[in-house]
Amino acid sequence: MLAEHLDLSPATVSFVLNNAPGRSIPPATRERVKAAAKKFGYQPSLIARSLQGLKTQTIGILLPELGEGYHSQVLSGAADVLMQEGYFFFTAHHRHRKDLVTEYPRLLQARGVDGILAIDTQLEGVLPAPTVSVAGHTAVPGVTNVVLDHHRAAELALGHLYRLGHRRIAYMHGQPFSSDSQSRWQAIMQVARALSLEVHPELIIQLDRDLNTPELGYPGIHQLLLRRRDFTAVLCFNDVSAIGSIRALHDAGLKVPADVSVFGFDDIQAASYIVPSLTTIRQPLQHMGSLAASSLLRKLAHEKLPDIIKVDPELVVRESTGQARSATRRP
Amino acid sequence: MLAEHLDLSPATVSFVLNNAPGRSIPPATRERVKAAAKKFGYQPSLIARSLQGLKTQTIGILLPELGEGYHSQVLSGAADVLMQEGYFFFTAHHRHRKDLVTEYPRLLQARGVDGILAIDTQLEGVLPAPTVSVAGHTAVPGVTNVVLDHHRAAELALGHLYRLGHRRIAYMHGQPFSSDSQSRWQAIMQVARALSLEVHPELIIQLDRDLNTPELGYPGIHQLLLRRRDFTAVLCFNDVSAIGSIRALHDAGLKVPADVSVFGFDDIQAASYIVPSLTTIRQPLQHMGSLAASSLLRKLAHEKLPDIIKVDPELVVRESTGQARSATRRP
DNA sequence: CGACTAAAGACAATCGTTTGTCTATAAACA
DNA sequence: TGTTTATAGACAAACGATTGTCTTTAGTCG
Repeated sequence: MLAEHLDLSPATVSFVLNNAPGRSIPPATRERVKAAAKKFGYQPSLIARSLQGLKTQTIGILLPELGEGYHSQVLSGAADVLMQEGYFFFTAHHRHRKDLVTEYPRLLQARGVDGILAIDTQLEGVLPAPTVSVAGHTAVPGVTNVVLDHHRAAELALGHLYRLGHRRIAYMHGQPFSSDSQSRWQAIMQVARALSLEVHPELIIQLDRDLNTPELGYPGIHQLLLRRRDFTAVLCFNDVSAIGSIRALHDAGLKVPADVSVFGFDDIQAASYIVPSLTTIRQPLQHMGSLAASSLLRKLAHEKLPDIIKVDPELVVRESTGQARSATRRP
Repeated sequence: MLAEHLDLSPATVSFVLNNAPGRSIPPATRERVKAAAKKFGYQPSLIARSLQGLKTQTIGILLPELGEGYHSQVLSGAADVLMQEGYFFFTAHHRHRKDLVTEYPRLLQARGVDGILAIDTQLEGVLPAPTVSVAGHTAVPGVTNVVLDHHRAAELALGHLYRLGHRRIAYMHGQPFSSDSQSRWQAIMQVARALSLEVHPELIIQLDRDLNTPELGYPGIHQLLLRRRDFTAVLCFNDVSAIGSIRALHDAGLKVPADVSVFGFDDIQAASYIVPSLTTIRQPLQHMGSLAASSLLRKLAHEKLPDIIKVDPELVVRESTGQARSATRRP
């Protein structure tokens, strides 16, 4: 390409452009090559380069869904780091479909990715490239996992409600396919016990729908309210379901937080928009993304990494929680 | 790889796996190869394949930002189509930085993309691959542009407010770097004229901050309210700024929509969460994304495409707009 | 039985780089 | 002047597929 125009061998061009060590090239030639490269906007084909088994500066990102919400935030944080470091990345979304989760890593490898970043994805088997996951539930050998410190999150959430005097609290249990569901639940149970807070089975709401709208949380609270109103707070699975819960409470004539406090999880963008704004636990999603990305890059540089990197959540107190009402109406 | 294990030439393997026409391979061998391919999970290297000048089944997507909001929705729609059709894609976000917008197409080409999809990106110059853009403002030769029918959108928005009796309306003019700003504004002016609706310069708010939070809209309305309150509606640049506007109005003691109607644009997810929920124009963002993606794929198949594909907006009436109050308080 | 033909698959060039080895040319030394 | 040694760059072999051409073998026909 460039080589023949300059009447040099492609090898020489390669040496100059890559500043290959141990090669003697006179400055004059160097300049000639560089000038021509700039002039023609020469861009060495990564395709050809990676055929040599070299690094492609390309990462594959596995996530359940593109669009608004949780995953996009993590993606955004990861993307910033990757682009910053001169990496490009594929995003492959699998909607939690097992076959795709299995297939994509292979397809990504065929495209020559140096590493894989998995967000909220139930990985399994052996990955064809160095991998770091975010909020991966299962422990996969060799895969570093960036996770929220769920125990700390539960402490912050329940502690906040406890201090406000709440004793009868309704809980939401996340959908089984959401990888955070189980660990979050376990942490809540642990902390409840530590606080000697009784968890009433009749106040547990099990989510099951695969939704990302407030509709997720509405029916559970709606149903619960038909049966009983003897709780002073709801600890929701996430902000989206919390917003739905507020609606349901509102539609049932209850005021938030005067009658019932609502506690979210995630601190999505809308959490601060709505009225009342949501008290919630912020997962530092962007940070988790960038942390995962930089960890992956370090892994590619053959650094040793721990199996688990825990990230601290943050309590964000807004308007949706308040002092527990003292008089509890019975149904 | 596979070839030597089977004791065949790589050529033969290639023929079988690609079902190459005009080659005679006995069924026995065919099966042998296929079985081995399945057994080893053989995945032909796209890298090597594309070095032949073949298609890579890879698209590069250019957008300003990853994360929540506008662009992610379009991306999501495009991604669905692309993955469906067996394409993978790079996403490159440029934060409207000119140098990156110029550089990325070249870098994407070096990675062998078959085509480029540009979302809300100010393209310029000659693109190194077939390109389709979404909400691209400038017309670039050879680039098909998927855009909202801004005139129709303005008709829906102003028509709605007009029918509710609003005559003194405050307007927001988007930031200069947002590619929709100008065309949206022009359409509004046109439609206002058609409705004989006077646009009062003192009621025009110019946005300038590069924000994606309600803070975008708050200060403009706040300032305006300090000067005058003789308007009955605000036509916001987008939902995010509309949410900020509602806050500002609320903080100033005005009720939405009783005192002032607020009209958004985009129909982001939070538009239906907040109270009052937003009346807005829905851009079929996902649809625009998938339309752009499928158009790009058709372009890659050498179909002729129009320069512009217009997409119809949809009026979503919710709670934030209502009958104009008849008595207009003067400041 | 010999000539022709079709089938089955090997061989080799190619894509655009990288990188190890080798060869000219020129400079330096004895 | 003849020998050594550094320098500048060419040469060629990879990388893993695709694809045009060529060879071998076996079968068919007259």
